[in-house]
This record gives sequence, C-alpha cells and structure tokens, in this order.
Amino acid sequence: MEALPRDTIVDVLEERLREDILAGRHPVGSLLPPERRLADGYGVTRTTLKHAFGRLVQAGLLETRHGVGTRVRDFARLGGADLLPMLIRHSPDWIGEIFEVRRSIGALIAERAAERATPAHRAELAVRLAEVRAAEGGEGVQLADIEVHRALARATGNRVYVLLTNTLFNAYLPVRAALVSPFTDPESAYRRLEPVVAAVTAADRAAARAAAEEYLTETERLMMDGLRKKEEG
Amino acid sequence: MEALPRDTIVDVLEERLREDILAGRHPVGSLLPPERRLADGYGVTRTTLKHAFGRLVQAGLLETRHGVGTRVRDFARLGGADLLPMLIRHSPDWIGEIFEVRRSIGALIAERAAERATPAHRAELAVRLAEVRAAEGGEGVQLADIEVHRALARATGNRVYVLLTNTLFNAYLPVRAALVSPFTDPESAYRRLEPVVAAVTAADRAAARAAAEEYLTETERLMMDGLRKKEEG
DNA sequence: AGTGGTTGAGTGGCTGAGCCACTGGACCAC
DNA sequence: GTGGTCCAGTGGCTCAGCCACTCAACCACT
Repeated sequence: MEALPRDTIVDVLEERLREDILAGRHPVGSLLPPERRLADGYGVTRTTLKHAFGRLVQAGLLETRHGVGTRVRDFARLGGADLLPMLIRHSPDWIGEIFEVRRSIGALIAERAAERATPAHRAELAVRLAEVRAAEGGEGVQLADIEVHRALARATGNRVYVLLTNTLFNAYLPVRAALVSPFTDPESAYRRLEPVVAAVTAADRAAARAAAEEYLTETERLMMDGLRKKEEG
Repeated sequence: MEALPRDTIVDVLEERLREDILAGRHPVGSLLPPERRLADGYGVTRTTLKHAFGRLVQAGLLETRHGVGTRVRDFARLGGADLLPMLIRHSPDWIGEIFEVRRSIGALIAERAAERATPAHRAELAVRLAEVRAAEGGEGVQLADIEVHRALARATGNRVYVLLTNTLFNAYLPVRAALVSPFTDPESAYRRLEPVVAAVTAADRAAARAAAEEYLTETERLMMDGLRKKEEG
C-alpha cells in the first residue's frame, strides 16, 4: 500500500500562487508584491513563502532578482513541456492538443523501435505486455500499460524518447486515471497494445507506425468519450 | 543589457547536490542523510538546504516524506524532458540523442505548419525571418533564430509544439551558444532558415518536411564539428 | 504465543526575528 | 549636465526552536 502524505502548507500555498498566476491575477511580466507583504497576505511566514517561490521559480513561472523583486515569467512563450500538468489542471482544453502530439510522437517512437530494437528490447516488450494481461486491479493495469510504452521508448535506443514519453504521460495521466474502463480491464488493454508490440518485434517499420497510430487514435477517442460522459453525468 | 546576477548560495548548493546525485554519490532509491547532518556537512543552515531540496524535489530528483527522510528518485526511468538541461551538463553524450529527436520533431512541426498555418502565422514567419537578417551582434542573431523556430511551432496551431520546442532548445542551447560561427552570422543564419519558411509559406507539406530535415541535419553537423574543434583546441 | 496499544528517538515541516547584500532612484557637489 | 553618494526597499540567508509525523521497540493484556 502506498502511503499518501497529506499536503503541506507549502504545497497548498504553491498551488494557490500557481492558480493566481495562471488565472492572470498576477499578470505575466508584472512584479509580485514584496515577499513580506505577500507572506502576510497569505498568512504564512516569509520563509514558507520563499519555499513556495523556490518551486515556482524552478518550474519557470517566476523569476526573482535580489534587490528588485519577483516577476511573473512569460511561461506561455518561454515555458517547457513540463508545464503541461499544471496547465491542463487549470484549463482542460489542452488535452486535445496534447493528444495530437502524443499521437505523432508515439508513431515516431514505434517506427524507430521497429527499426532499432535489440533482442533484449524485444524480450522486455514481451514481458511488459504479458504483465498487462496478468495485472490485477484497475490501477495495476494502468501501471503495466505505462510500462509497455516506456519499454517501447527504450527500444528506440534513444533515452530522450523515454523522457518525452514521461513528460506527455505526466500531462494527461491524471485525466486518464479519472476514467474507469477500458484502461482498467486487463484483457481489453492487452488486445489494444498487442498489435503495436507485434509489429515492433517483427521489425516492420510501416506496420509499427500504423499500429501505434491506430492505438493512439483509439485511446484518444476513449478518453474524449469518457470525459464527455463525465461532464454530462 | 541583461543584468547577470551572480549565483546565490542556494544555487551553488543545488548544483552540488545535483551533481552528487547524477554522479551516483547518492544512489537512486537511497535515503539521503538527515537534513541536519547534511546541512552541517555542506556548511549551510538547514533552512538553506531545504530551499535547495525544494528545487530538486520540483525537478523530480528528490522525494521527501515527513518523518521518514528524503529519497533519490529514479529520474532516468520516471523523469521528464525538463531534466535534459541538467543531464546534458553532467554528461554531454546526451547531445546526439537530443538532436536526433529535435530533427524528427522539427520535421513534424514543419509539416504541420505547412498544413495549417494561417495568413497571420505566415506574416509572422516573414517578420521573424527578416529579423534574423537584420540582427546585430552574435547574440542577437541567435535570439532571432530561436524566434523563427518558435514561430514555426506556433504556426502548427498546437501550443504543445511550442512548449516542446522550448524544452529541446533549453536542453542544447547552452551548448550551441558556446560555439561561434555559423550561428552568429546573420546572412548565413538567414540562408539556412529561408527554405524552411518558404516551404511552409507555400503550404507544401513534403517540401517543408524535407527543408526542415535538411536544416536540422546541417545544424547538427555544424554543432558536432564545433564541439570537436573545441575539444581538440 | 499472539494481539493491540504506547512510547520515544529520529526525521522533516514551519515559524519569527534578525541581519546581510543588492538595486535603483533621489539628491547633492562639482 | 555629470558624476558620486546615500538610503529606502527588496530579496538572500541564518539561527534557534518548536511542531508533526513515522517507525520500530516495547509493554500489557488476552
């Protein structure tokens, strides 16, 4: 069982500051109020506020300069893909765009994997795929499913594809996890993944690309349907 | 002129901790020494250490649990593409892999841009391209060059491509900036970019992809050559 | 023996007061 | 004008201390 620590004050404060920034209450390019005043306003110590600031600076949302102040960065223009999880939480309309990119890159990865997977990579793919079918519990299936995609990315022989896969997963996984079927049914997950792994294992680039595209298109459709139903219900 | 604030203690400490982690002196999955001891070891206050910790947690390198300790995350398996800048600083052999991905995604972006750029997007591309030629000073050319790529990403109509472009740029830009020619000569930069913009403006998908691929292959060659020379010299 | 509650050492979370270092505009002397 | 000085306001950092949480050892009762 996974221990679930409850949010700390810094977590809450960070989230609130982030929300205030993303909502434009602290406009891009503007100087935030001084730390002492802001800390007072949020009812926390300056030290605590600075911890939250530190994270937001790291995330690329803020920029502090000694003796001057703290400025809101133009994250929409300059930010990296690691902003996606917070952007999607603030406005879910990003999901369509994320998924288009996921589809293109997923196809790219499958093609490269088919081209360059070593025997060891193929063996790992087989294992990961089997684990999907054998997984118990909805959460287990989802985790096993992700491992198949990580293995596909690893099979390209290019570690950057693994990182990219993680970035995109981090962006839309919380959304996906909120839906139930069909990501939690072992047999259904297995059936949808199998053709991709088969094509990669067969070293058939075109088939791998096509299978990945089909899989990801289907996944997108399932997610969008699930979201729509959730909205209505 | 850009003000260049010198590193703060937290910056230095963060870098040192990061280096210790990436070098495996704090193995993945292991528990770090307690904050009090570690702070003492680095000769800083616990508060300062915690500020550095906060950033590394945000970056996905550490994981703290109240009452237990701070653990080193398996960033190679679970990390996102935002880790690239620090990974490349620690071991430059990432650059080849980064550039392969940049090439594939750059081609993808050019193709999508050719497919979907609006008249407004085309106008912006023309402006950005002209700015490259008109830029003065090596740094100015490099910045203008980046703006062309951002404009290309924007022209896809998908904001995720912009974020992805930024992520990859952030990864290898420091390396590129260390080289001199040909990224600092306005005329040479213009000549290399022009065919890509022309193909996108002409809405010719295949030509756009081909031009982008050629541009990026050439860029990679120039960077690798530059690095090799630097190594020798 | 087995079960369940209690305790305490060790850990990170957070505070508040205080001093230091930097920036930039106002002011002054020339 | 020009250049220098000053100072109010800002973020950087420290310190000492208390709080909250976790886990394993221990104990009391069955």
